Amino acid sequence: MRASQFFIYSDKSTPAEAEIISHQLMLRARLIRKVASGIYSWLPMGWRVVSKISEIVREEMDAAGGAEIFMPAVQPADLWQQSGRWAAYGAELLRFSDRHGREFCMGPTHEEVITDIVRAQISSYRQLPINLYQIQTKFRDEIRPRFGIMRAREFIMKDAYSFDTDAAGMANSYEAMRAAYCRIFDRIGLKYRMVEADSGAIGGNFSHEFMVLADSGEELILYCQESGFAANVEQCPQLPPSSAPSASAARPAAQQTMEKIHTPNVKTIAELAEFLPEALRPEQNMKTMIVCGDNGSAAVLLRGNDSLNLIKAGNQAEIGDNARLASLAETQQLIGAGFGSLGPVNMPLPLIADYALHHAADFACGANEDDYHYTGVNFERDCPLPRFADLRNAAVGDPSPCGKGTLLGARGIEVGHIFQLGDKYSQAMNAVIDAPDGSQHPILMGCYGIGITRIVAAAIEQGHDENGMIFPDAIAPFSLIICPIAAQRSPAVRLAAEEVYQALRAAGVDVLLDDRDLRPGSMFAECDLLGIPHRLTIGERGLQNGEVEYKQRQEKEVTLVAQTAVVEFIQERLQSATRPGSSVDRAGPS
RNA sequence: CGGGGUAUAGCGCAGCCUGGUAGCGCGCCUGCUUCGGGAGCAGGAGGUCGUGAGUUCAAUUCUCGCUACCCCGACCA
Repeated sequence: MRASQFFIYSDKSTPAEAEIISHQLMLRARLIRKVASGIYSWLPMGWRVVSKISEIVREEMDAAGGAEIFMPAVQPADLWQQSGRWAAYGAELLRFSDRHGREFCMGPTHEEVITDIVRAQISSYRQLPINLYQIQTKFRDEIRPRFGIMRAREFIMKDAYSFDTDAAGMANSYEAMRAAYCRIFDRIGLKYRMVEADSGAIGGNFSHEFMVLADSGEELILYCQESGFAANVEQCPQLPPSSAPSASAARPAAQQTMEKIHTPNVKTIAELAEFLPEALRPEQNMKTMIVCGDNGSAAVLLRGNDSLNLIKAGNQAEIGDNARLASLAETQQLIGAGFGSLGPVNMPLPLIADYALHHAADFACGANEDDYHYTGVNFERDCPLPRFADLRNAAVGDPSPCGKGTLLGARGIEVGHIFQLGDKYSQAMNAVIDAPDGSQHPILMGCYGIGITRIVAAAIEQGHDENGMIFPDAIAPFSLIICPIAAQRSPAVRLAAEEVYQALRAAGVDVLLDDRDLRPGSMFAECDLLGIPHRLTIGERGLQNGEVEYKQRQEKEVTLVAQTAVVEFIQERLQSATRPGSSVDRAGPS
C-alpha cells in the first residue's frame, strides 16, 4: 500500500471531547470519526486494525469447530417476546416500529435469533454438538456512552453459540471455547487475564471474562500469584471464617458496656471515626444497610471500611433477586431512622452479617435513632447473633479463596466473556431434541462473546507512549512502513525505496510506502502516532554505504541493514515479534 | 431521568459581559528557500457564527424555545 493512495491523516491537537488516551489517539490518528454520540465510522487505518482482529478470531473459531453465519442486526419483537426479554430488557434495547407498525429492535445480542435458527433445523442429539458464530454489529442504547470506542452504543462483536445434548457436552463445548479464547488473545499479543465472572443479565451459572490488563481499566481483578486464581471483584468469594487461617479463633469476650452517645450530623463512617475516640477506627465501626429484594428486606452488617456486594446480598434467602439498597424513605419507614444512624440493636429486620464481622466485639454502630450511635456493642449480649454470610466485595490483601495466598489487584478491560446458558433460551423458545434414551429435552446452550472493536481501544490503553499508539504486530494497521527521506530531490532514494517496497511486497510483508514526500519529522511523528511496529528509513546518507535504517517502534536506537539483505532481515524481525508467549500473562483457573 | 456546561473555518480556541455582519494557532492552496524527529518567509482560499422565533435602525453578541454534543449524578449510609 502506498500512503499517497491511502486515507492517512493525523492531527497534532487533541480533540476536547476525548477523555481517555485511546480515544484521543484514535481521533488524532483518524482511526475513527464520530457520527453521533456513541456511534462511530471506522476510517481505513482503523478498519485495518479491526479487520486483523476479526481475522484472527475467525481463524481460531473455525479451528475450534465453529461455523460462521451472519444474522440480522434488526430483530423482530416477536422473538424477544418468546424468550421473555422484550419485557425484561430495559431501555438499553433500542426499539422501533416499521411502516406497518410492527415492532423491532436493534440486536444487542443474538440468542433469540440463533435459537430460532437451531430449533428449526435440529431435532436429534445426532445433529449435535454444533457451534455457530458471527461477527456482527450490535447496538446497546447505553445511558451514557463515553470513552469513544470503549463504551460505544454501536460496536462490533463476535458472538458464538454452542448447542449440546447434555451437561457434559455443554462443558466440553465451553472448554473448547475457553481454549480458543486463550489462543485468540495469545495471537493478538495483549497482556490479559481470564477471570471468574458474574454471568449478569444473560443468565447461566458458569462464566469467565477475558480482561486486557491496563491501568485505566474499569474493572478490578483480584488474583492469587500462588495458585493462579483470578476473579472479577464482583464475583470474588471470600473464605468463611472457619477456613480462614487468620480468623479461626473464637470471638473475643466483651470488654466494654454498651453506651449510647449523641453524634449530631454524623452520617458516614469517616465522620464517625473522626468523632469517636482514637481506638475506634473505621474497621472497628459497623455499618448497617437495608437491602431489599424479591424475597424481602434485611439489615446487612459490614465492617466500616468494607463495601457491599449487591450480587452476594441477592444470594441471601432473606433478600432474593433484584437486590437493591432501600431508599431513604423506605429506611425511615422501616427503621424510624435515616442513613448513617442504623445498627443491629433493636433492628426489626433480619440481620445478616459479613464474615469479616464474625470476630467483632466492642464495636460502634448506629442506634436506629437519628444523631445517636452506640459504642461497646457485642453480639448476643446487645443484639441477636446474626447469620454470617459472604456479603462484602473482596479486596486486595484478603486471603485468596484458593487458600494458598493473598489477593493482588489489577485493572482490566473486559474484551471477552463466555457463559454456559443451559436451557434458559431453549426452554423458553422450545428448542428441544430427541435424546438417545428417547426422551425429549431442551438443547443446552453456551454463548461466547468477544468485543472486536473494544479490543482496538484496549490495545491502545495497554500500548502507548508520549508519541502515540504501540500496537502488537498482529493487529497493527501495517507491519512495516518505509520512510524515504527527501525522495523528491533524490532519484537514488526514490529508486531504493521503490525496490525495497516491491521486494517486501513480493515477500508477503504488510508494508506501507510513505510516498507523500513529507518532511522527515512529520513522517516519523506520524509513524509513531500510528504505532506501526517496524520502520525502514531510506536516505542518501545510508545509501552511500548501500544501507538502509531499521527501527522498531519502541526502541530508541536504529540498526543499519545492507540494502541487499533487507528482506531477509525484516522477515526475521517480523517472525521474532509474532512469536507468542513472551508478553502474555495468561494466569487463570484451569 | 436530575444537575452543570458547550455549539463561531477540517481540528483546537478567542470575540459576546459593553449589539455596528468575525479573529488566532494548527491544517489546507500557491511561490521561493529548506529537508534525518510535526521547517521558514511571502501570498491565498475557506465561516447562512447549531436552529427557530423575539427585542432592535442593526443580533455571532441580548431574551425565549428547540436540537445536538460533553461532563457530573442516579448503590456504600
